[in-house]
Amino acid sequence: MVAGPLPAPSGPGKDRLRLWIRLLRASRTIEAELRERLKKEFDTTLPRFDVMAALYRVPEGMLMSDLSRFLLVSNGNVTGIVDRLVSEGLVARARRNGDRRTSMVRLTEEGTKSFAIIAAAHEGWIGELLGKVSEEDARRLTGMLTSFRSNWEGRE
Amino acid sequence: MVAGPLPAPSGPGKDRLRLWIRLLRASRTIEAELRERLKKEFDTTLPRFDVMAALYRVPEGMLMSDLSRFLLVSNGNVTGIVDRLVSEGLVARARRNGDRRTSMVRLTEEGTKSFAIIAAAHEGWIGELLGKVSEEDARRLTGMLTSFRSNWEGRE
DNA sequence: ATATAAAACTTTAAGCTTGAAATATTTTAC
DNA sequence: GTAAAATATTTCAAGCTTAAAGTTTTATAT
Repeated sequence: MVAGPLPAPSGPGKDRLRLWIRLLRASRTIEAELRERLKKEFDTTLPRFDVMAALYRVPEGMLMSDLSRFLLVSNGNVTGIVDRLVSEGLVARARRNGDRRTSMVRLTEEGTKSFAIIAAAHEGWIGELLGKVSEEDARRLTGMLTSFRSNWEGRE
Repeated sequence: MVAGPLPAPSGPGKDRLRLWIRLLRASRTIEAELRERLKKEFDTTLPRFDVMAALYRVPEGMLMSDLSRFLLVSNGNVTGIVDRLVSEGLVARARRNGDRRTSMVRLTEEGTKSFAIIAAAHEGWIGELLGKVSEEDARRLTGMLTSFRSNWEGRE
């Protein structure tokens, strides 16, 4: 996946392969740095941050299945992360009256306060880590990635 | 991390934050698809593929520490993956005469053959998954990501 | 020479991740 | 009305991942 710079392959399809490798290395590098800072500064993890970020947008809460779909991870995965956040008092589960299979998950007051602080730091880090990307390039790159994404939505 | 499309934040630094979110979602989407195909078609995993891809470039082998540095993962992580590949006969460890702390890790003949087949399929998948990105955009995007990467190398 | 530090690697504990199986509930089809 | 299918979620086993601590070997400084 993170294949090599050495022989510099060429031929049809190689440009896209090279793009993929760069994309993956860039995101892994940034992810590793964020992970480390979240741990050091706030004693939390990237998956916890992701869940809280998703919930922060929607004060009334989300269903577990919406959460896992939004985060692009499996159902069982979210269960574990939410379990831990609940045990720390940052997130609450609420069974619904209507459909007793589902449970609404939302940030607690403490979780909301806590996330707001972390998110501010996070945004600063991204500004720092991507600082060398010009605003114009950032918008252009975002545009390309967005059109890529739209080709994918609703697949399978 | 994979934060939301809904309120569309604005302000200074938001362009870079949006870029990061798009970057992360794109790589996670592709990664998930590759993971699934590797499992279904070849009964293997992305981390195993990554390790084999790294070794494939260097027939004489790599040190464990070079491998983990190259793959951007921790030392202990590589130990486990290589252990499993060795037990499957795809990879071999060889203690060196000179420095007895190190061990040279390389693909076995079987591992080389096996990887060549998987890599061909993998390249086709990338072509398919990134098919909507024009060759020109691919090169431009790669260029941007490369310059970003060079800002990072040798950090910490 | 010998203590100290550095380097290469493995082990460990805790947490993340997936796909598949299990449970509980609701909806659909006769 | 009831059996079957669909939906929402959790549980489970296996594997991935990290940071920190531990082991062995080599290099450095006195």
